[in-house]
Amino acid sequence: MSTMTLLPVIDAAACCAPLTRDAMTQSQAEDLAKSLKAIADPARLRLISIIAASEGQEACVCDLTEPLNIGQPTVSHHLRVLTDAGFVTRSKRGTWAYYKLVPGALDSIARLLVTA
Amino acid sequence: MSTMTLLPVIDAAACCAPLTRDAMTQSQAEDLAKSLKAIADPARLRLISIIAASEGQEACVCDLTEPLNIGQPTVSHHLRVLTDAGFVTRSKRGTWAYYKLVPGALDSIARLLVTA
DNA sequence: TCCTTATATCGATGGATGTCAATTTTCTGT
DNA sequence: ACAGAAAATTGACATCCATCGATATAAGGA
Repeated sequence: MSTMTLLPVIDAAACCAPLTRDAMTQSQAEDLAKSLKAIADPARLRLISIIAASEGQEACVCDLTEPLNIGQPTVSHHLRVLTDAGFVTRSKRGTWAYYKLVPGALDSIARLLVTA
Repeated sequence: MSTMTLLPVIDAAACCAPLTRDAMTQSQAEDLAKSLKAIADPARLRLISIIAASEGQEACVCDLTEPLNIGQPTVSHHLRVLTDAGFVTRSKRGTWAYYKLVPGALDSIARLLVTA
């Protein structure tokens, strides 16, 4: 049904100073927590890792299903979570779906965690 | 019972290159996921945030219970998760317990997320 | 020694989440 | 139009997790 239930990472990160500068509000904390939850999973971290190491930081689903030891529907599920969270984008070419890393998305999160 | 069920963040991060440099192994992904899960919660992010903004990056539990809108046992639970994950340390002085940010812990995680 | 305050632990519960098998959708060739 | 491949969706299930109330532990003061 609805894609995009989450605030894109970039937006979530654009607003505010590093975590350790000042106390966060509840909604800031909720936004960041959602982004972190999206990557706080072994399968999704490996997906990101493989995509990032690929040519043009883009990879076909067909190349993502085998290396992880999980079924195709589960891979599809994880890619959806990453897409909804704004870490990757999807583009379909022919029968194949390609997922590409959103430039700067991970860095936005990293910046928020860095000690001032 | 057992404190320290998790790999301290520092150790987990010391080993390896950024996420996006090369494909992660399953166990690397599991370790990083555990660290990320520990901070992927609004209450815990706010706890870290308040502690980090305090004098000496250290705060008493008594100052942490009120600002969050959750009960004292829940705060205690979250602090335990953060402690087990290696983001904070606990020291008891008199009746009070003080939690202190582990210097560099958040930065270790941030470094792993940064795009090469 | 009691009482009070501060913090941790225990047990239970409702909700979120990762995974799978089965099915559907979408696209390509023939 | 049909067959086949690639990927997404659905529904179910088991586990995990945040939260709470009640209780336990620990330390200080009267």
